[in-house]
Amino acid sequence: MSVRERKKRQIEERADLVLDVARHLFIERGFHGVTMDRIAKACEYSKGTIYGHFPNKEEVVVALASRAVQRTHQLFERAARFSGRSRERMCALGESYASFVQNEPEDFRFWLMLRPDALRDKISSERQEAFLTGEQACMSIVDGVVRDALAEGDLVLQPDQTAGDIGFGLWSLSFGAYSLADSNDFVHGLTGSGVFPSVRRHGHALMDGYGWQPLFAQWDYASTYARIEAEVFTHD
Amino acid sequence: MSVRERKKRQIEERADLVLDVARHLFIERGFHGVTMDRIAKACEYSKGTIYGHFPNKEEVVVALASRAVQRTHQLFERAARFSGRSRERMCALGESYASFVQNEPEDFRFWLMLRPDALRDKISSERQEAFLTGEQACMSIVDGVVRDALAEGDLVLQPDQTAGDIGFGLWSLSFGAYSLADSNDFVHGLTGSGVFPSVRRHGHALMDGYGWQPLFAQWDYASTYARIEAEVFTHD
DNA sequence: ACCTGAACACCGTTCAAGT
DNA sequence: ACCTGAACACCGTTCAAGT
Repeated sequence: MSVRERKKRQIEERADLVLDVARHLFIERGFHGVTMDRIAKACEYSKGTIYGHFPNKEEVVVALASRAVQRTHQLFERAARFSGRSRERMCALGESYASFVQNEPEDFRFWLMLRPDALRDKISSERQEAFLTGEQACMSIVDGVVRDALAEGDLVLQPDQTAGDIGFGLWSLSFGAYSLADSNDFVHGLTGSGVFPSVRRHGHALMDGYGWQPLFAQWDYASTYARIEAEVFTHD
Repeated sequence: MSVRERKKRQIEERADLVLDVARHLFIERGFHGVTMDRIAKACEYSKGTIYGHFPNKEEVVVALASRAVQRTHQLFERAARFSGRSRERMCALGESYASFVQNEPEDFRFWLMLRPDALRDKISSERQEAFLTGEQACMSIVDGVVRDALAEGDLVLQPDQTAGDIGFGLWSLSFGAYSLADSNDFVHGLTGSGVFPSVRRHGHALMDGYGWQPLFAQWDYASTYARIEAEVFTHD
């Protein structure tokens, strides 16, 4: 069976090659500027081969978005291992998300490129699932930190509130801010000091609002951010 | 000139008719399920006539999104006249946004349908401007309430923070939450009690976090919401 | 068993001809 | 001056023929 396995691996590698090539083309020319023909040409494969991997153009985008989600998941896993109080770990997650958006903005954009109705209409349920479960995996890391906070007594839920709800709030805030900033240039003017410091501030205001200990004013978060920079973002 | 003016008005009315028809088609069949041909047929005009109004399909969507933005703007204008403390007026804005998303979800979806790169690539700058200035107009109402809060001493900015930044945070939170809820079904499970109560809670946590007076615990916001319901959403 | 690219079908878009 | 719809072009998708 080793021949068959090698073949299988080669095919998977080719799918990755197609994605790499497509990624560059989409970044250069946008969704409308890329044709399946052009992707095939740039890969030096025929259109039929491309269609063997991806039944349509939207699926190429979902696959790229799934990659972006997986990348975020990696970053989150590393950030969640940051040592410190629960709220510091949540800061580390926030910084990871921010660094992803800031350093790999094109990949974040694939996330935004997915038109909601495309998911419903054109995408095979397998690849759709891959994308959505990836998002859920990210959320469950966030959720884990919230649960730690509850367990450690740093956070107390309001009546009617679930643990997942706290994560949802922080996620909405970040995703909404980055998503708006991507399409509305005037946002940069609104924030004064830029979108990333703004999201940090709002994140802390939200956590303060829920009484997540230690409160912003009662802790040296500047040091926390310095530690995050050193421990999470510095590679050996 | 009255003949020319009548003609002009008729043409504008026809553009509105096209939008009404297109709106129904898009709601029924999604972006991909609608062709310019079908729009033309459904309007009982020729394709050429449709193209006279809208140079391409994306522009039809932007026009519908612009309508949605204008509708939001209307709701905001009414809500901003709500009498009470600055934070209560901000609640009224939040409720207006929520009621728009909840009661006219299809129109909110046109807002989400706009692929960021479509704006850049295919849309004439005039119609693009119409959409973006509409968004800005909504934001400037939010901004006005924030400035009132500052003027009335209910809110104090943090160092480095602008008035616009507060509005941006609340907007990001709401937009992000509604946008995520639209595409990710599992969000409804996370929030426990539903997206709208969740956004309300998070909005208050954010405002509490900034110390926007009166704090959630120090005021009877249940009455505020009852008043908003009665005064803002009940038409005579 | 896998790959190719010519051929097809479907729209978005235009414009010569009609009123 | 305005409207029409046949014609065009482009691209997403398929599949018979090739290796």
